[in-house]
Order: sequence, then structure tokens, then C-alpha cells
Amino acid sequence: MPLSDALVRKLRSIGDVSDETAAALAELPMRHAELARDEEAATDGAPTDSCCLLIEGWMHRQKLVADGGRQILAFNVAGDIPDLQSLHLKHMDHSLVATTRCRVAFIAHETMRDLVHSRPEIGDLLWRDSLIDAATFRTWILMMGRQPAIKHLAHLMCELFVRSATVGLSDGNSCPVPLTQEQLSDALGLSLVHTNRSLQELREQGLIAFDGRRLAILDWPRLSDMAEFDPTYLHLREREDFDPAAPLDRH
Amino acid sequence: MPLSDALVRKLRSIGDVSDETAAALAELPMRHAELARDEEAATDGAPTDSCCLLIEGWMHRQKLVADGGRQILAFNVAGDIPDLQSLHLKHMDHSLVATTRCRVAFIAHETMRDLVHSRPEIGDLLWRDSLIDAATFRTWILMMGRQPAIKHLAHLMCELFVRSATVGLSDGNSCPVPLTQEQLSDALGLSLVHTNRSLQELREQGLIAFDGRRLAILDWPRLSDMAEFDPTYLHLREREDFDPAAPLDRH
DNA sequence: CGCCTATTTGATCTGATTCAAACAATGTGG
DNA sequence: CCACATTGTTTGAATCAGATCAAATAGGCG
Repeated sequence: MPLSDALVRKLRSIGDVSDETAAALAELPMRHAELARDEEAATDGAPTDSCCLLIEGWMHRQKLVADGGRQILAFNVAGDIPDLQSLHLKHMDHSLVATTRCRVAFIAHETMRDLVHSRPEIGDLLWRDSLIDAATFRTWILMMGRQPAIKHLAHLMCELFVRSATVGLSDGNSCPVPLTQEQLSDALGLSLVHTNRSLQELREQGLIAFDGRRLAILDWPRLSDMAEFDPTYLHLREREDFDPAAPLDRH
Repeated sequence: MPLSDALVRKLRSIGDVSDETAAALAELPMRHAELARDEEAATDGAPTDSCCLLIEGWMHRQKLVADGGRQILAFNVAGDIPDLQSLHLKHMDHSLVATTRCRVAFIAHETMRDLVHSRPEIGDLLWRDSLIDAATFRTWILMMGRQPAIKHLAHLMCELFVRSATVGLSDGNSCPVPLTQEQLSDALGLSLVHTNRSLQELREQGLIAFDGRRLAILDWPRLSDMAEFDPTYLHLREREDFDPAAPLDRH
């Protein structure tokens, strides 16, 4: 499959992309690369001149504090452009890191700018994508500030599964989630020990199965209920109430 | 002063706005309104058809959880368009509320869309503004997840002061911060009691003065140091290290 | 096998919450 | 202009969710 397929699939999950525009995306000049686990694609504080399109594998964004603590801000899957914001913010305010070994393609800002100006349709859609990014941050803030650990963890699992399923990365009720418990902790703002115990609680309640590679949703109604998961914030292209059992619209 | 002055000042704090574009902004058709304290300008889950430009007073964005808890996601001051995201996300994923009584102007999405398409310069700048919004959320996530209450509070005070100063709302080392301790708590994700004690600690250390109306920065170096405040995330128009004592570039 | 990374368990501690009440400030109507 | 109601702040005491410390166990992999 063409390398930009992941991108088109992603964009079609949040809006309309004409075949013509999809073809234009496939033609974009980009520099392909493979990143090792923990390799940085962009560094906090550094200037940037291109955006990183994630083609395969997982990435995450993170910030560090003085005492050595790390906060993970988001996880990204194939089709995402995790540092799209760099198009208009020339300096990184966080780092972009390969969670797993992954394949990426760097697209020069100049190329991106020409694209969004010559095709307002795609410009608006990318803007929309960056706004959904922000909506996701808002939801994380809510979970961090006003929910206990177990609900927060349940919510993250819901998010990761829905986002994966939406771009065709799920298989029935399960999807890849290649995260260590330490990475989960740093995303949730919890200690490793407490994250471990919260995970065990979700398992004991029969809500999920998770082994550091794959996540399986065992009881979506109870899991999403416990998490107070409302997918509105993902602003997916009109699809009523999300049901992971339902066949996905795969284009 | 023309009502769009606050907007132009805000946009000039993050990028270049030609006088011609500023004139175009002043001509935009908008519906003016006055909001009472706690009045909602946009409601979580509801569809939208206009953006809200804040002209005078403070607003904030919030989400609620089932047990009645509230999380404040951001505070907004004059010149901000707090629900700019609604331009491309048709349903609100949070509410926009008047923190104080305030003056606003609603600009129809149609008007906004024509503007950004006819003047890519302003479109890019608004996109940039929404990206700075997201960068602010990222920083909040970091503070919530990996910093203790007192540092988080100190950081919020730094942010509110810098953002106010940047758009000319500060007076020397102080600026209006019309927030109750309950609102601060809901922004920090802390209890009212703990917020109160953290505030007292900042006061006792001689870092700030705050009475629910105004915030005075008494020792910027020590305050910003304790908060690990790095204004990079605000992506202000090139101005080196922020120094609240320095005269502001007022255009 | 043996090393390294990741997960799990146990015990203890603490930052922050909750509950409860006093106190201060602000505003309102008589 | 005072009395009273309401909202916001402060204090104290008890409790708890989650952190920290320490060590054991389990997987992967060269």
C-alpha cells in the first residue's frame, strides 16, 4: 500500500478527503526514515523545519521536569502527524519520541505550507486535526484533575482503543498497545506501583486484558461507563455512539 | 477605542498583523453582548455557529464529571477567542463560561471562514493561536501530572501574569486576576482547602500578593524559579527572556 | 545460562482530601 | 446606614489515595 495511506485513512476518520486530494497527498515530497525505540524526532526547545508523519509504530510526546520526572502528553499511531503544530510554532515546547521502533516520513514545512494554501480543503482538515489534538489534551486535564487513578486509566484505554479502531488498527475487540507500565504511569501522572495496581483492578473486574503489547476490551459497556468515556472530544466523522463490536467503515 | 483593538493587540502579541489586516478585522460584522457572571457562552455538547471574542472581563472553559466535580481548562482575557476551535469542531467538548461579568462579540463561523480563506495571513495567525492554546494545555498536563500543588499554583500565577502583561493588561508588577480560590482549585485540580494553604505559602514566602481581584508579583525570579516557568510554551512574538519589569512593546 | 528490563508484591509514609466550623467580606433590602 | 444573608476565606482535625522505598519474581534475548 502507498505510504500515505495511513494519513488518508486518518484524515478520512475526521473529515472528507476527495480522491483528488488523496492523490495530491500521495505525491507530496517527503523524507522517509526509521526510528529506533526512544529516538527523538523532535526535541523540546529546538527549532523545527518539517513535520513528522507516523507511518508505522507508535510515538509519544513528552515534557520533563527538573527533578527528572517525565510527563507523557499524548500517544500517536499510524497516520498521525504528531508535531503538526510545528508548522506554525517554530520551536518545540515538548519532545516527540519513538515509543516503539517506527517508520516515519518528514515533510518540509515549506511543502506543508504550499499544500494548505493551494488546497484550503486540506488546510482546514489539518487545522481540524490540530484542534482535535487540543480537545484530547483538555480531556486529559479533566481526567488528571478530577478523576481517581482507576477511572483515568480506564479512560486512557478507551481512548487508545477507539482511536486505533477508527483508523483500522483494531482487530475485533483488541488492538496493539505497545506500552510499558512505566510509560502508562508517565502518561497518567501516577507512580509505577499505583499504575500496576490499577491495571490489576481493571483486569480483576474483567474489563480489559493487557500484556504490554496488545489491549483487549473485555466489557466495553462497563469499561466506558466506569471511565465516563464520551468520545465527543475525538470529533470523529459522524458515527453515532461508538460500538467497538460494530464493523468499521474501512473505505 | 475600537472594539477589535483587544483582538489586534492579542494577535500582535503572537505574530505580525499588517495595518490593512487590522482594518479588515475592525470591519468584521459581529454581534455584541454582555454576559453576567457564570453565564455560559457555549455549552458542552451543544452545536455552535459562531465564535466568541472576549472584549472585556474574564472567561474560562470547563468540563464537569458525574460526581459534580468541575475542571477548569483555561482562563481567557480580553482579546482572546476562547472557542476559536468551534470553527472546525461543530460540537463543544466543554463549556465556555463568563468568569466575571464581561463584554463579548460573537462572530459567525461563516464570517470567520470567509476571513481566513480570503486572508491566509490571518488564517495562519488564528491557526497559530489555536496551537498556542494546545501548547498551554500541554503545560497544564505537565504541571498536574508531575508537580506538587505549590509549584503548580506558582506556575499558574506566572502564566496569568505573563499573558496579561503581554496584551497590556498589567500595571507594573500587578494585573487583574478576578478569581475565587474555588475557581483556582478547579483549575489546579486541587481541593479548596489545599489551594488556600498553598496560596498562604506563596504569600508567606513573599512571592506574590493576591486578594481575589489583583495579583501582584513580588519576586519574579524566585516565583518563576519555583514554578520552573519557561514561557516558551506561550510562543510569544520574539521577545527574549521575559522580564515583567521591562517596558512592554505596545505597538 | 545469565543479564537486563519489566512486572508484581509488601510495608510505610505523605501530600492532599474531606469534614466541620469559624471568620471575614460583600452586598441587599428595609 | 444598619441588620442580615450570602459568598468567600481561613483554621483545625481526621482520613485516604497515591507516593515512596525495598525487594522478589518473571520475561526476553544475546
